Amino acid sequence: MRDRIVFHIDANSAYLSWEAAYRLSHGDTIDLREIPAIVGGDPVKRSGIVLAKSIPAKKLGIATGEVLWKALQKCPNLKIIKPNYSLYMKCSKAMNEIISEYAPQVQRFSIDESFAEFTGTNKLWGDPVQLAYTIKNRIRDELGFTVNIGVSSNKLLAKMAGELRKPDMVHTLFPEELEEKFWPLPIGELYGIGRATTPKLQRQGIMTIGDLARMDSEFLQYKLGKYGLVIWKYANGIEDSMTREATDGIKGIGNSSTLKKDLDDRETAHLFLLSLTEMVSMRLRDSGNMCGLVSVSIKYTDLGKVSHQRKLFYSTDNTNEIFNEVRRLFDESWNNEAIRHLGVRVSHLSSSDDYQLPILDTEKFEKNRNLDSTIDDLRLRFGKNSIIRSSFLHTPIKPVTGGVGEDDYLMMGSIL
DNA sequence: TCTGGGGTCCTAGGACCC
DNA sequence: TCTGGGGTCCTAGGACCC
Repeated sequence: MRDRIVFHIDANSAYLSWEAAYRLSHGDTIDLREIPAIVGGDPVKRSGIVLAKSIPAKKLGIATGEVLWKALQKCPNLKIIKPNYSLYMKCSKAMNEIISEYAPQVQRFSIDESFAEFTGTNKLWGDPVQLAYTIKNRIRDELGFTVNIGVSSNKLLAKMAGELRKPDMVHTLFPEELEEKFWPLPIGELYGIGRATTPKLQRQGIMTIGDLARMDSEFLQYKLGKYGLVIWKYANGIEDSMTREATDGIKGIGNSSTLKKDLDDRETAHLFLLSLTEMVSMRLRDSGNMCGLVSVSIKYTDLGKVSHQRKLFYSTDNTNEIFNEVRRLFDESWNNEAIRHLGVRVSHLSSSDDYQLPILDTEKFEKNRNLDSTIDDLRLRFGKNSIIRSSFLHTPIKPVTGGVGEDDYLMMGSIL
């Protein structure tokens, strides 16, 4: 018997599989998974990248994150599907409902990945690997898409196990299997090691996860700080974070968007920031939080980035107050060059139950709060464009920007 | 026609206080 | 009189994840 049993469940090519399953169940005869197909953005809006690809598309050299026109060069008759996030949220929910029938504790890690804790369920469900097959097959047969399930004694190893071979597979990666299954993998495949760290480690002669595992941990800590010790532990399969319910722990809320056209006048920038702020503050209120910090980010045409943030004197969830800060932050940081992308983000969240009236201007603040909640209600019931600020009339800027595609934004919280 | 959008965590340096 | 050292808070930016 093992101390701990954790599963990592990961939908294979999630967006594409979900589109395929949905379309087949609605009378389509072509399975998107069997032709060169991708789910991707809109090149006209300059947000055209590959979000998910079929295996035939992968075989033609198409990669996730690649710009659409490049993917089209590799495959001119590539089938391109626009993302439909509300469908994906439903699929994600259905997948997690099946998992929750078995697991006492489920942690949603992203829209298409979850951890499930099975520690102490041996009497109830028997052999964990058999159970993993049961769950995997039920998702496939009942929902029409496949998942990989990784089984191990902590979250890191369960996740790495799930990555081993895809699709539609169950893998274990227990500590006694590290040498055989884990250590031969290239260093860049380790969770936590990305584009910047891979070449750094390679220059030290660390090419595989095993090379990293065998390094002196103090040397790594000296070279890379705290992070050096973390990745050394990962390489040795050491990780002890708990599987926690995802309800708590949101740290910040932000929306950002690339503009259809580069922009160089302050007024339009302000308007765009207002439309982002509308979405961010609506999501903030929906989450039941107030924010104590506001930040603005600017990406210029040459892709140079700046960000500017400021702590507030008191927390707020009011659109106008947040926007006043956003506008100030923008004005302080903009260098008058052409802007490609703008972002608004709030953090230092605290529960709005603890809301306290400011000492001054009590009446004005109460009025603002009531106005916000009325607008939120209308937008939730009738769509986000049902009520808009007059400043957006006769402008090309959409009154509410951020979140998911052109559809009315569906609150994550009310769907997941 | 270069390179989306949503997050989290860590670090470094400056300000400020004692 | 020429300036130590620790602690904390704040901001900017980088790295990573999906």
